[in-house]
Amino acid sequence: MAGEERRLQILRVAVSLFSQKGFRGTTTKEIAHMAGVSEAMVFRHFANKDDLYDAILDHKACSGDTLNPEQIVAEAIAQKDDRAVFERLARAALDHHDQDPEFQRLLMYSALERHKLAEMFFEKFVLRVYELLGNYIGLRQQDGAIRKMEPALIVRAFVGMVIHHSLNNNLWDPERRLLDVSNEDAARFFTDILLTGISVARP
Amino acid sequence: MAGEERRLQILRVAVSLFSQKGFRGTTTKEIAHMAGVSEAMVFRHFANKDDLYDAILDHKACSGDTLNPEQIVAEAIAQKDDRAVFERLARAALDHHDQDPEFQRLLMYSALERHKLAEMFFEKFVLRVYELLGNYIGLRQQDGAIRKMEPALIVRAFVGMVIHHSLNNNLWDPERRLLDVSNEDAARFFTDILLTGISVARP
DNA sequence: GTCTATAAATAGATAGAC
DNA sequence: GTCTATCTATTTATAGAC
Repeated sequence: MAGEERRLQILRVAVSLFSQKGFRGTTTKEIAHMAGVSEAMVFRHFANKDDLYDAILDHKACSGDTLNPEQIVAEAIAQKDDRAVFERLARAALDHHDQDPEFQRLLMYSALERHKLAEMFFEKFVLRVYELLGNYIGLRQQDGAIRKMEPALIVRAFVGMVIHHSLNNNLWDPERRLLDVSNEDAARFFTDILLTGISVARP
Repeated sequence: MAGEERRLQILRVAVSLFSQKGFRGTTTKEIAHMAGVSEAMVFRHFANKDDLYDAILDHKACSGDTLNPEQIVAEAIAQKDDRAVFERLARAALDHHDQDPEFQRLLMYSALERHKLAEMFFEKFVLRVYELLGNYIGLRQQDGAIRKMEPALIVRAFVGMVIHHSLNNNLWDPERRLLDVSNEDAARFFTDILLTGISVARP
């Protein structure tokens, strides 16, 4: 197998194992075995085990498989369609995590293990969502459409519903003992709760 | 030091280290060192490293430092004081995690590492909260006070806001870069959003 | 109850042949 | 590019003295 190809393959195996058992819970031997190569091959492509984790960060940071929040809600924001802004973001997040549950586990591990992957995600994604939604909410408050409340707290409430739901689905309760609902329904429901909760004009 | 006393001390050190670095990330040597004893002492009190983790489970299961949801909301439920039901539960959860942030980390690690501590917590606490609040919501729906919606989804939304908030405070964003708000205010805010969002009678 | 010493297994990492 | 063999440090766990 060619150099770059093999490197990427090993990296993917590492992502999978780190997401299942964490960085410290995964051995280089396991990675090698699962990739169908010897340990020496792993260390040929990556200087050491830490470098493997860092390479995951670089790969995730560069590759386009991270959600782009601005893009998802741009149209809805332009039209001041509150429902669409929140519902689309929720739907995108839930679908994304369902489709790539590994990443959510990897992210949780990296936060607990204090790896800079979590920090990167926080900077490159979480902060942006808070800014994006926070600004939009501020705007709608000036319009008189949303009650005067701390925008960041509104974002926290909404993100909380959505992320906690997907964390339940993928980590705590994959058998859906507590609750089994489609992403479409969940996104609509959370949006409904939030908008009714923060709206000025109520029926 | 007497047997039981030492045992408990080692256990507490283990909780602290496991919560910081996870089970696999913690060595028995570290535990011994932090407890100020030799490794042999650790293995005198606990058959092996796994047994140490299991002992934490037993200790947490028996000790009274787990939140008792029924007790917290009993009075408010009897009085059908919706606001108090949710606000008190939120406040108790937020305060509890602030006061014992170790436990939240330990729990997250145990969920990722698929240790039965997480399962126990799910059974003994999460299921009970869903049942307790779900039943109450069903009752209030019959009263015509709450809109007809899936109760479990309402609980999910509320628990999501609260847990995600404390997870942010203690794990993701301890410096409160995104949001700095007292537990009292947060609990009131989340309750307000929820109740306004699900209420039939609106001002 | 506590320690030192040590065994046995596993971890990360390298050397050198092909 | 790939492997086998190997090195060294660490990790879990035990033995036996005090």
